Order: sequence, then structure tokens, then C-alpha cells
Amino acid sequence: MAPIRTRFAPSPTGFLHLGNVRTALFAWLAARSTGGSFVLRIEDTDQGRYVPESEAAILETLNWLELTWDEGPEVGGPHGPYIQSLRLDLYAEHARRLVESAAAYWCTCTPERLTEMRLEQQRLHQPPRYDRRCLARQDEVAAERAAGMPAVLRLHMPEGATQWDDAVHGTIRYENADIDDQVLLKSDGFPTYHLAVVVDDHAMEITHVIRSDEWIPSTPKHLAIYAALGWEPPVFCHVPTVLDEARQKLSKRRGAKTVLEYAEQGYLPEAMVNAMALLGWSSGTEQEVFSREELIAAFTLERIQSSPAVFDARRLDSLNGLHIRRMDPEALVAALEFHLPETSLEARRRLVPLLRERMVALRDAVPLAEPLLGPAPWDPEVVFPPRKVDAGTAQALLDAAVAEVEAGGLDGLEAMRERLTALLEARGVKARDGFRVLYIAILGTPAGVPVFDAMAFIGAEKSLDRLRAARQELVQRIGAAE
RNA sequence: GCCCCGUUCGUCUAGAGGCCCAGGACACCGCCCUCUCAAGGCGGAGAUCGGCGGUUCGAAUCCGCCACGGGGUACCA
Repeated sequence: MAPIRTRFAPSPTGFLHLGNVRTALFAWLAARSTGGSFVLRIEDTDQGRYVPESEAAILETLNWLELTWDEGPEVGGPHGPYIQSLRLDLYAEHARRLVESAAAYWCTCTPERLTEMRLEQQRLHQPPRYDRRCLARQDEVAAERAAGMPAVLRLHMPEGATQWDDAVHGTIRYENADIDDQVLLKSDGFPTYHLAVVVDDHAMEITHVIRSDEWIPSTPKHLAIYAALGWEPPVFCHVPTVLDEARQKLSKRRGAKTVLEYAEQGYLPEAMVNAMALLGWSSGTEQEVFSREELIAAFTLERIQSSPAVFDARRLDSLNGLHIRRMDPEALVAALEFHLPETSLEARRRLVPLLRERMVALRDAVPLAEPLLGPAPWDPEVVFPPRKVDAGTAQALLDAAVAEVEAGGLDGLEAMRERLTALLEARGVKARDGFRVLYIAILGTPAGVPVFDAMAFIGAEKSLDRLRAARQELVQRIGAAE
């Protein structure tokens, strides 16, 4: 496969969510899998919707996911600048060329008139598009512009039909009569997306435009601009959108989480990348868990699905757990510092083997480790003694455990376990039921890290305290019950 | 309204005329393992391949129509 040179071109209007980034991932994989390049370009042509902090958030998101870009903000490159508001002269120049070749024309129609016109067209069941009133009166328009009247530049959509061979959809065809004379230059002098994207993709030598499905209807406009400028258009690859559980396009407004929020909760970049890759793409094999390198090796544009995918958070959970367990233990120790900030390196090293099989996200380490790091928080809802364990047995078990620790400390935990098991069996209580008493005593809940490991972690003194406290609680509860 | 794209288990998907009365993964259920919870192993349930008509000896796979879903329809991207 020839090297693909592609780009991700977000607009700084908000934070990135899974839907946006999944498209970026496909573009990145296309570039990396062919030894091509990945360009990042900021499309800030809409002054009104600009959100200052979003640009930094976009870079942070991509950096966190390690979706590295070869050219773009921060790293520069031979085709810069990579921010559209810094490239205005270039758009103006090409707008001039389009006017000269009559591929575009000026329009002074007011927004009010345009709205009215569209309403009328809808009433008549016609395709909504500009009626070209100004095209027929260009001399007047020129005079109006000279007099200072606000104007926009419109693409003069040619006759005929437009079709292209889309990399994921195959042939797509439009009748040009259905397509509007798109505004290319707004009255504030800024280009619209349509002009800027074509000029930049050509100037930046983009070979494959990999973007979301929702751009399909404007592609004929882009193709018309390429033709008018005498340029060879790139390969278009319209990837399906990512839907939420209500089958609507993922969007911030509808409560889609940002990728950075997943990061805070302790989702791994590798897992996010893996999960996103599986939304609308599959390798064709039965492999589901992929490292970044494996994805690069397996990825091809041809295997991108053409139908939209519903994002399933549980699939992400499953993949995240899998990737956590695949992680190098030392890397996990390091990653946990963010979630367990008060812990020493040494403490985390002892914790990791106890936690790693029990976490969906790294943040789950907090409740899991809590009873080991601080006082055991007794769950107020906890049933104690637990079901299937009579008070007498619970009491005997706690007494025996206290005696064991008092006598031998925590050195013979395995032998202690065996003796306690024997005690339970002698009373006709299954170990699986009986040991819950110990869990509640030490951890405050019947579920969590292995109890003997927990005792070893907190030490003999605290273990004794908790066993005794539990013993006291038991007496109290029995008293209260009677 | 007009235009485009799409439609295989709840979800993500495999499948490019016979290998499919449809395979895998997540979720769900059960069993095993087991000091709890997990993790792991094994098994189960779950899709008349949106519907209807065609083409063909044979269709999830090709064609047509319909339905449904999504998207576009802006001096937003």
C-alpha cells in the first residue's frame, strides 16, 4: 500500500469525545499502517463558536492517546501554519482565482431573504438552494459592494452530476441540481469550511481525506472546487458516525463523555484505542484484543464498516480490564500513583498484585485499597454476621483468629487459614460462607482483596484491632437482636 | 419537504452464491476453580441475516420495491 498522507482537522469548538477521536484514530492508523504521515490542522474559521481552551484540550487528548502527529501545532512542518485563522491570505487568493474563472460569484442577499426563500422552496417541495438572484445582477452587486454592503462569495455549482469512488461506500452520485451554491467566503472575510478544507488539503498534499460520514453531502461542493482550481482531488473516505445508546450521533450536548474524562477515571489509552478501533472496523480475524502495534499491522481502510456503530460502554470496560491485566506490573504501579496519591512506591508495589484482577478502571483501586490504607470503613448496610453463619460460629472464628495472631503474629497465615477452615467445618459451616466474617472484620465489606493478604498488608496490630472490634460489634448486634 | 448513506444475536462484528438451519466478542445465565469479590476455564441461551418480490439448481451474499434508522439540507464545522 502506498503511503497515505492524511489529516485530522478538528474545530476548536469544544472537547473531543469518542466519536470525533474514533475518526482521528482511523486516519492515524491509515497513516501509520502505510508508513505515511498524519497531519493535525485546527479549523477555526468560525469566529462565533470558538472556545479558547478547546484547542489545548484537543492536543492533550491526542497526546494522551499517543496519536502522534508528524505536522501540526507544536511540531510545525513544511506546510504550516496549521491553524486556519493564520492562513487567511491563502484563502483570499484562491477565492480571487475562483471569481476570475467565474466558478464563484458575489452575493449581497440578506439572511432574511435567504430564510424566506428556503421556506418557500420547502412549501413547493423543491430542493432548498440559493436561487442565484445575484448571479444575474453582478454589476449591481459590484456597486453594492463598493458602497460597503456586506457580501458573501458563492460557489457557482456547475451543471450535470458529480460522483466519486468513496473508499468505504463505493460510488456515490449526486445530481448537481440538488446542490446549493455554497458560501465560500463569509461577510466577515473568513472562509467557510468548504473553501478552507479544499485549499488546505491541496496545499498540504493530503492524499486521503478521512472524515466523518456527515460530510458526504458536501463532498460534491468540494469536488467542484477542486475542478475549478484544476486540482486532482484526494481519495475520500467517509467513515460512519458513532452513535449513543439512543442511536443518535454522539454529541456533547447529549451527554457524551469527553475522552479526557475517561482518562481521569483510569481508562488506559491502549484500551481506548482498542475499543475505538472496534467501532466500525474489524480485522476479519477473531482477534479482539489489540495492542497499538497490532492495530497498525492489521489496519486497512477497506475493512471499515459503512454503517454507524453504537458505542457500548461495557465493551470498553471489558477491554480496559483486559489491558490492565496485560500491563507490565511496574507500569501499573506507576499509573496508580495518580489515583492513590498518598501511597509510597513500596506500598503500591504490594498493592498491585491484589488489585489488578479486580479493576475495570484504575479508579477502582481507590475503594479496593481504602480499607488497607486507612481505617476499615464498615459498610452500614452490611449483614453481620453474614447469612449462613450463626452468631456462635462467627464469635468462635473471631476468637480463634485473635488468639492465632496474638500467639504467632502474621507469620503463619497459611497454617492459620487451614486451622480456621477446620474450625468452620467442625461447626458445619462452609469455608466460603464462614470467611465472610473475616472479610467484614478486616475490610468492612464481604467483598474485596484476599483477606489474609489484607492482614499481611495492614500488619498484626491493626489486624488485631479490627478483629476485636468486629467481635465487639457482634456482641452488640446479638444483644440488640434479643 | 428535498437529497444522500445505511439495515446479520441487546451491542460491536465475521460473512464478498453452496464451507452458514450463520462464527467470534461484550453483556446475560449456569458449572468448575476458590478464603470473599474478581480474574480464569468450560458450557448455555440469544439473529426465520429489516420486509416483500425477483435472478439462480442454490442467496445473509446479486437485482428491484417498500419499511425503518442515521445524516445533510446554514454567512457551523
